[in-house]
Amino acid sequence: MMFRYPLPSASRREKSPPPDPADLLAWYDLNRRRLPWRAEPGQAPDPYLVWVSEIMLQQTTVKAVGPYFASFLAAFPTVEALAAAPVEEVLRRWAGLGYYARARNLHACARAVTERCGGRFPDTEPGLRELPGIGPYTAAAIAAIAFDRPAAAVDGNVERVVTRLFALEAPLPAAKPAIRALAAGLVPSVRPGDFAQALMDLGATVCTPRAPACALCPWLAPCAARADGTQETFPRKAAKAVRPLRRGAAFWLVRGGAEVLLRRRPAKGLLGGMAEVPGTAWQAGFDLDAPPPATVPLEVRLRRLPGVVRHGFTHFELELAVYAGEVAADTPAPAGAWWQALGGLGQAGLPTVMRKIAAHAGG
DNA sequence: CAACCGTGGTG
DNA sequence: TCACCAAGGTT
Repeated sequence: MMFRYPLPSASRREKSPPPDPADLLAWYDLNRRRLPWRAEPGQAPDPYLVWVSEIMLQQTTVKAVGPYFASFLAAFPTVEALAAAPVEEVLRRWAGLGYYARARNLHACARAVTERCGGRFPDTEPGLRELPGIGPYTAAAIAAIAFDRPAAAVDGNVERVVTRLFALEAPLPAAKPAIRALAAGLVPSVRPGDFAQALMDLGATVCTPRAPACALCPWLAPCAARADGTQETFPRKAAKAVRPLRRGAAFWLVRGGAEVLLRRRPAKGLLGGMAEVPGTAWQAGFDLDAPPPATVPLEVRLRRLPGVVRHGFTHFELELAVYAGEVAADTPAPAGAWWQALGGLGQAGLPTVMRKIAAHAGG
């Protein structure tokens, strides 16, 4: 299957013949990855599995998603089951995977699909785009993969492949519209769903960020960056800002030697809706060695544990001093908090920074 | 448009 | 070690 391109000059065409989607599809047929959410050749994909996997895979590696996907599907085998669950249960299953707005939006999306769409996902990009948590990339990916629509699903892999293929000098993120247009021009009318997955597999396994395996690439001949030997310099990007440092204190409050005090964070913002141990705000000017602030929700003598807990978030670094205290077994939990059995802490759904605090305190 | 939003792996 | 990165979306 050949495709037309807008008037390449004769000399340019000799250097770089246009990329042929058929070459990529032939490579895909021999080299496709087998993934738990991906249909086998000839099998119909399940839109629910495609959707859950696409949300989990946002800014997250296939390896990290694997166990979460299995656990999630066991707990919520259908979109109706997910919609019927309380959001706290969904967040608990998501704990440790990060970007928790994805889990809140996933739950809201399940309810929208169940209540507004009769339990069936829209099969077009515009229809999918209206649902919470589904942006331009994910709408195109679901339309292509689950419904075999000729949509251009442009993720980080595709941005890298396309900018190398055309040696696109414009830096991200300003170059996104140009990349999208170039990618859309590649999408074939036959097997568009396989093409979308092939492009991502190529980026993930051959056209990698560092040391791409150009010798194995089905688009070696048409790649403009490879012709120049500059493939590793694409995509061009603006330098990222340094992450500032914030500090705070966390309180590890144990009742009767068997339970620890937890509370739930506000529904939106950082770690929104997740469980946490009580603590101070995280601020740039916080003094780790100052006496603990009077924000402890109980009357208890606190002792500073040696060392600090460090954790990196997307846009700041965090250092926490941990203070431990013990109260009597009949002490009631303050409003909005609860006593969590230390033996069941692993199932409590703590985000990673809170797991680090627990480990630091010996919990 | 730019800031915000997690985490684990990697060279 | 540490900067960069991974199937982005929302505000």
